[in-house]
Amino acid sequence: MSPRRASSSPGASRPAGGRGRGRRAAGQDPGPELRDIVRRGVIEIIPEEEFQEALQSGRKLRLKLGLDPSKPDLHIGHGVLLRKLRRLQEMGHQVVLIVGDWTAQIGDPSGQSVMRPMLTAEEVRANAETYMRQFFHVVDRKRTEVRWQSEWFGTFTLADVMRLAARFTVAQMLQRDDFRQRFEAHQPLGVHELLYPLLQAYDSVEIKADVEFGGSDQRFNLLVGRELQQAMGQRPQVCFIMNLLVGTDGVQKMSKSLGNTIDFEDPPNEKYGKVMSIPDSALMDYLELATDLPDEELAFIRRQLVERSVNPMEVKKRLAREIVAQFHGEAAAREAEAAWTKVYQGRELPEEVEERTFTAQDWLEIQREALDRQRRRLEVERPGEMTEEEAAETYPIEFGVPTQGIEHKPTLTVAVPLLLIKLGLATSKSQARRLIEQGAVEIEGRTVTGMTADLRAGDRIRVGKHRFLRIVDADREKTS
RNA sequence: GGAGGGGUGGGUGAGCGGCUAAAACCGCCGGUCUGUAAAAUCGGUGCCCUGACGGGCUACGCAGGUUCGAAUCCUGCCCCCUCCA
Repeated sequence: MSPRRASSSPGASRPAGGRGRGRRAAGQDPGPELRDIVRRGVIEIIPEEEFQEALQSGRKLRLKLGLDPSKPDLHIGHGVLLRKLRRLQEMGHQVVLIVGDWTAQIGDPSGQSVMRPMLTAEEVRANAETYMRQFFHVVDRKRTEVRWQSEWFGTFTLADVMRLAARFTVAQMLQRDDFRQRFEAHQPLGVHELLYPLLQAYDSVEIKADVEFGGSDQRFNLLVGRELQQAMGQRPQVCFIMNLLVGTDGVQKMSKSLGNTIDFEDPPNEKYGKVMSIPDSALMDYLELATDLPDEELAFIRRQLVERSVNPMEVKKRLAREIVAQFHGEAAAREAEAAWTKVYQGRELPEEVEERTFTAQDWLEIQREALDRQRRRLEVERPGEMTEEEAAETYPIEFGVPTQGIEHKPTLTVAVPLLLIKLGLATSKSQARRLIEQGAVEIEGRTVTGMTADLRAGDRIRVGKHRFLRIVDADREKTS
């Protein structure tokens, strides 16, 4: 089908997309556009009629999204929400981003079964910076108001807290699933944690939110906000609850702590590869939530998959292209696809590999380790009988002048375990050794069979299926 | 304040004087096969030395102690949970 333009091109303020989006003024009949907004990826809008009315009232709605800067990176799971906000912005509405700097220091346990650690103010601030930079890859900065929780909680007094807390009962708080489960399972549940939904709710009051967005794990918190606004004489917000995208494991929700994310800032090739690694069972979810392919097309693809008239791999490639293009453009998507195909289907070494610079010192160390090893061996086999020639052979380097040896011997014998550690491809020599024993390590396509191997600057190292690095020489880089 | 239960490797959870670097399951990492993924299958999964055989060092909340020997017994401390008040 027609490869649509990336729908959320980063940065660029984009006028209406190809389908007349954004031109429909609020107040007109709900066309397919609106249906898409209230259906696609949406679990529930509470109450939906109120949302429809609000959209059609012509009012500029204040759309709240709170992000907890407890983890620095946004991933495409967040992207689902952000793209929805973007659509609504294009209809003229206002996004209010709440930086949860205060609650981040409490540690929201949503969906977790244990307490999260509290963060320091500095950590939170640093994370928030990163967050915002990534946030505006998708959401239009010009129609976004950024508010920090500390603006209002910074001056909160104990009396304010008590007043706020007094509006709710413990029983009410225990309606939240994860709270109740932990409570009933007799797992620790901090009193401060019970306050979290209240604080989040108070944000809504403070900024007079019309709609608050969140994943399904946020349902309770959003509802508390609605209640609190009402109790304080405000028009209660609509709760806009979206599906959570599953992670690359295809089972659990996408989440940093589960290590199954596709991050905004993953480079194109990595994004592409991660998408290709999701299980087929998650394909439709991704297409629906993480792309803007029109519904008709989704239906078509779904049918093809069911009928097995298409190889899921091809669909997945399409998905991977879409996702990469959203962040890096069509060209990057095509390149990523070419690279992936070559490496994983053609089983070739990739041309472009992340590079790691080795200093003369690094070279020396991995070489020396190999030579020491050799020498020890000789001594064990023929104690005290090493010839001068052999001795020279095993110590060809002037240790004081490390580069000398390298220049004279472009191909070096090096200790692979240490090499892998230096490259970050293994965390210990034991681990490195195991990888080698299991035949998981290759240098320029040659499987490493021993603990030492020949290496030269510019070689590509592969560990397992997915990890590649190229070694470049620091000195050479400087001179050339 | 009182009574009782418990803290083991990434997780769940066995072990309760030597056979335990610590079962089992999950997770994770590799190999093979599928030339997407999954599934299947085989192997690995504290650190250090070794091509290998093997050897050494740390480890069962913390600190001491009893023993030839302790995750396992004793003492103190810290933390968690339950019930009662």
